[in-house]
Amino acid sequence: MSTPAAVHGEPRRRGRPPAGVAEQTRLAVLDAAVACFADQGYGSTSLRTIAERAGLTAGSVYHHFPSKQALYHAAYLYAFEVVYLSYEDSVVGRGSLLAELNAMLDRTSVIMETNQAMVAFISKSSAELSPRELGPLPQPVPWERFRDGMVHRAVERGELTEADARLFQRVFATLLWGLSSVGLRDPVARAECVEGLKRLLAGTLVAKAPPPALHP
Amino acid sequence: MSTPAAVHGEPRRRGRPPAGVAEQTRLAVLDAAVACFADQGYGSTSLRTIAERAGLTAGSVYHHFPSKQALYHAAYLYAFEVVYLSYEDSVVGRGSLLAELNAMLDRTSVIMETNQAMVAFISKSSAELSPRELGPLPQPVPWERFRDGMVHRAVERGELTEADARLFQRVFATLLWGLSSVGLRDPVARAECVEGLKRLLAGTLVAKAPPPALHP
Amino acid sequence: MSTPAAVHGEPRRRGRPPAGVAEQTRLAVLDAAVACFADQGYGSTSLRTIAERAGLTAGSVYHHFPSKQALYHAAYLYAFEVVYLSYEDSVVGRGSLLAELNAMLDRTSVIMETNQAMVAFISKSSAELSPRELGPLPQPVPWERFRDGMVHRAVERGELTEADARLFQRVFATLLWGLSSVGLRDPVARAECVEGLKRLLAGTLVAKAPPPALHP
Amino acid sequence: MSTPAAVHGEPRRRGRPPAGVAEQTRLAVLDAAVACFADQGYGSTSLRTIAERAGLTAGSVYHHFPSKQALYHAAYLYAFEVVYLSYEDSVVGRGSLLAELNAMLDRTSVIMETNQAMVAFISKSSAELSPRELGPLPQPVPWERFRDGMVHRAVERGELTEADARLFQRVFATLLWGLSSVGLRDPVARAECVEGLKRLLAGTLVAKAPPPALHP
DNA sequence: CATGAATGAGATTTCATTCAT
DNA sequence: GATGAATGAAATCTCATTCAT
Repeated sequence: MSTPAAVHGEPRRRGRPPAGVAEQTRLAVLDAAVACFADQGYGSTSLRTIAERAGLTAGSVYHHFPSKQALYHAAYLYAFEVVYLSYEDSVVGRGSLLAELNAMLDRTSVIMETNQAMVAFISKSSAELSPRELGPLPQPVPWERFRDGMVHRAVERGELTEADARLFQRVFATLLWGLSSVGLRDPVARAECVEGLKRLLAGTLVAKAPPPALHP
Repeated sequence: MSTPAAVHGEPRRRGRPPAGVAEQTRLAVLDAAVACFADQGYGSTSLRTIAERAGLTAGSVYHHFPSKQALYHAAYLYAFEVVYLSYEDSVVGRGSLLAELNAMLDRTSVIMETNQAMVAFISKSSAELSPRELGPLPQPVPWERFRDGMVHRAVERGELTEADARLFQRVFATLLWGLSSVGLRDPVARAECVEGLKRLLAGTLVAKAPPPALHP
Repeated sequence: MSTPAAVHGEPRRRGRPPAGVAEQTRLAVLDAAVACFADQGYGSTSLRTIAERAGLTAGSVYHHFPSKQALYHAAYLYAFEVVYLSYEDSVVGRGSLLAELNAMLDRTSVIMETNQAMVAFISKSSAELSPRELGPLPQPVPWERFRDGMVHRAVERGELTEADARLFQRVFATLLWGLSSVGLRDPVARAECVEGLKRLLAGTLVAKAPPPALHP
Repeated sequence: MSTPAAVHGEPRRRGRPPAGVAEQTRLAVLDAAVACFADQGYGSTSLRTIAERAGLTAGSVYHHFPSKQALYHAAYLYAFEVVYLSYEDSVVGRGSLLAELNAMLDRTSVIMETNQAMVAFISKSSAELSPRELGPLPQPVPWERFRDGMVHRAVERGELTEADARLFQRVFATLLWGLSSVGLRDPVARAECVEGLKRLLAGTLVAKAPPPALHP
């Protein structure tokens, strides 16, 4: 847990420098920060807590990040990168939007199990971005790339009209964000959520035409 | 903002205010708490900020709530009650699950406009409930009542099998929570979200059977 | 406990006015103050605690005493009066200094049992009189009258030389104050203390002439 | 006094002080704590006052002691150790109980002169140990060792019967505690106290057999 | 006479941050 | 690169006190 590893245990693909000791410490701090921020929120997390979880003292954190805010920003980018690389990986080679969505939902289950803190952090971050104390957060590029790629492919495949693309983007975000709120803590809830969303997307959850019966 | 002003404009005086004012003050504090907690999260919100927004001094808040934590709990119950009474109201008299869902989505738009802070607070609260700092939060009864009522009626109408009821509960939560994450700040996003979700529920967003066309 | 009664249940002798309701409340507050100050010290006792113990609210205390400090002063005079009236009573009619001392020690046992709080308060007060926060405390007249009376009678009887009178005053104070420190909480310690002091005064505790044996 | 100054005069600088200084700071805080607690009692002493007297800021005290209560406990152990080491030293080599008591009384005078604050602190502490605010205080081992040693030697020498040993312990405590209450502030009172107690112990203060004269 | 809402000052404690070692 | 003593600001909370009701 304190030596960062990619979501799936595979060696990190995009070239990170061959990790000297300093780099390892940096990653340990980032992991600790993600976990703490996810658990308690920005304001309630102290640098001392993060530092201790990473195995150093508060003062030492300043050798790696110039301020608590900067550490939050770095953790933010870090978490998005780790999680969405895994998502990108999960949809490779699927032939349809529905297949991609299903694969992604399955992967969500896995990520939530193995990287709970990162998902929780990301989920919380969207609410936390009050610029009053955090300053403007950078756009989470990996998430946008993943989302846009999926939409783009669906349009190319003809599963989505250009006009609907934007709508779908929103719905997609809604589902993912909702899922990380609802399915995060409880594995049962998580499984039911994923199953339910699959059925919803497949159109087999809600009866389209309710028995148009006699209703006073 | 920084000079405390009474809820109704005048500076507070010494001595006992006339009967009934105390309750008004309590509500003012609750409203301020909801707004501040929603904006900055529990840990980053100071009682001084809340008190000033409500027009009193920090110490006075302790006449109405015994601790910051207790204030959070009270605000939590308060927000759920206000929001879900509105939701209950929105689905009265609709004849089908889809109709109820559509009405509820429309009402969401309205609530998000007029009670942004309450929705934001509720949305955040689900992530915030780390018992380390907040203690165990009470069950949000109004939300559960609303959700269960909707499911119950759908089952009675035959739109949902008993077996699917649980799945639908989860999906329903996911959509609502996702919506409050994604559509909260930006009215355009909000509108697109609502529209997209309606289409998703109606089954007209994602093409069920992608043209199994010629794909190299 | 909250309706003040003289140490021995006898009706108070020196004329207090026939106690209207206000006077009763005043005494209840004084009793509560003595108990609280004795228990926690001046700085750690809050007016609210005292008021609650007396059955009213903090604000009401100000109808009877103009400030916390003034309440402390009043409690100080009150406790000394109650306790030393009882002491005066205990030595009436004894024929010798030793007899008076023995009677007084016995009475101490009784008072500590029935009026523990008052004794504790008096005992603590001698340390508490830092004028920084309490202002100058009035001389505790009842104590001085009791002490001086006892010495005066002893001198008249020829048990104490004029020259030793002052020394005896000091010793007397030392014994009484020591006793309230050591024997206050534990009844066994109290009994042993009283017994030991009697023996010390009688000259039968410490062997005067240690076996003048062969000591290199 | 209100501008923090280091123990040795200079204002404290940022950054880590050279080794060994930390221990000095700790002792400075303990000394300041003893002085302040003795002067004003636990509840009325603020950490800010203590810190300023020790030459640092209130927050810095928390590097050395985790809470005000813990600081009190540490000061308690510290004061007992300092004072009773001095007492132990004073009775070394005396040949009789009376000689030891006299030596101890003389030493009391000296200690009260040079370490007034410590004696006052110890004296107050016995009244202050209301566990409501201070938690359970540790046993003051140095005091018990001193007391028990003295009694033990007296019994061995045959000056005290086994049966009287317990009584003497109590009397001894009473005298010492009384002395620190009565003789603390005023040097004249102190001298008279010591002198009087010596006479009392020697049996030459109170006339044993009062002229059994004619008493109406 | 008593209440209780409110104030404003101050208490304890936490914490981001600095910097000599 | 890491430590840990120290700062100074701010946070939560308490409390003596006031005063309209």
